Amino acid sequence: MAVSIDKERAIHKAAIQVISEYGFHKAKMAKIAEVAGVSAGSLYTYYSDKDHILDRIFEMLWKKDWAGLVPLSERKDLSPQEKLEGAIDLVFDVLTGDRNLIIVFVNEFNNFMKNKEVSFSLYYHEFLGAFSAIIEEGQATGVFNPHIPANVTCDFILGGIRKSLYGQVMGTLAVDGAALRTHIKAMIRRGVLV
Amino acid sequence: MAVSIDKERAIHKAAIQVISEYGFHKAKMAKIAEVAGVSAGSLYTYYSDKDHILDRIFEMLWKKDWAGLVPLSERKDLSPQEKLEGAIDLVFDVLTGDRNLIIVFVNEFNNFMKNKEVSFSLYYHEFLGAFSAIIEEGQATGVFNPHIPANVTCDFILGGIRKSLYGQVMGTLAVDGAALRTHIKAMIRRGVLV
DNA sequence: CGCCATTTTGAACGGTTATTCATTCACCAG
DNA sequence: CTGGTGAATGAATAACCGTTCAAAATGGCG
Repeated sequence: MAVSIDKERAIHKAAIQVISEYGFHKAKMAKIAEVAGVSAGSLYTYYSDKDHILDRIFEMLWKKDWAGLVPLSERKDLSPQEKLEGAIDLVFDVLTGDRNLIIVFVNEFNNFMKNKEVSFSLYYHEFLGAFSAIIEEGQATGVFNPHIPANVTCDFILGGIRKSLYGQVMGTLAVDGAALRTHIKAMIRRGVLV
Repeated sequence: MAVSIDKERAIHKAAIQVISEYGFHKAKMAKIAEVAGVSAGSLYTYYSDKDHILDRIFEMLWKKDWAGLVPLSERKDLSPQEKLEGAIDLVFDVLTGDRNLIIVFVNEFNNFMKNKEVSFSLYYHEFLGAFSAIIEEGQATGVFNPHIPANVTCDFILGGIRKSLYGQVMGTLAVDGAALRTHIKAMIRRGVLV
């Protein structure tokens, strides 16, 4: 009897759903198993423990879904503005596919990184580095405001996107994903002033 | 023997410290008691349970510290730009006073609001309403971009501030609080483009 | 068809920790 | 000084839930 990749994916998906509903701490292994359609014991065939499940969820995001930012940042055929727009699209594309994933990411990511070794650390920092590099390139070529440190610009943009996306999935914004994306891009480019 | 307001404050402060270090779930009541200089049992003289401690921390923020936004938003002697700047200052002033409070707020607030009645719900929504009102006033008077829904602008700004402040206290930004505030204000007004 | 390796199962286990409460202690009014 | 009220203590409790593991099920292979 061989391990089943389908079962692993079912657990992965069930975990995202259950964690998004209850939060990581209150998400019970038994519930994840139930939603995935396996027994509680089977979780441990595919994951070593509860932390491992969440680690994999984030690893998939950073290592697979968002790793595309590094090559994007290095392209010679795009302007910094185009790269920045591409970066925003990348963030949106990955997250807008799964409402539950947004909730898990927003609520659990910071806490999960706290006082712990995580498997995706390298990819996470590469992503941040690539984002910063785009901003710095834009500053060097005179299209982005050079007075704001690139790090600060990055954090502000990513934090703004994160919270807006969360508001959108929680239903407090009354806009759809596509409209939100357009608004956010406008806000990032030009700010609030007309 | 009367209850001691000093002891309650000591517990409040200790809880912020311990929760910021370990996260709410891993913050032990025994540790909070130890840091506060009281016994574990005494926590229950001042708070009904663990949730109650965190509820009070957030209640203080929204009911006391940030309630000032409502009168600010209603002032007739300030322009929308001045009000927006005042709002940003208010957020910064409250949070920059306590590094641990920033960490608790960023990491625990969303999760704590999930599937639960909280005591500060009213003040929280009044704050958001006042922030939106400032944006809407600016849109009505033609100084703020009217194409972006005020809600979206609010969430984006607050999310951006939150993540930047967190980056600053975590030491990933290499700017001090005052410089960060200036940069954030510039970013909000004009965006990344020069 | 049977054998064996591997997975699946779920009841039982055990570690953790929020909470309780009998007892002790501190304060103050009379 | 003293008695009574109510806070402080911290060891004991009890519930919760992640994890284990012995037994059963599965499925591929010779």
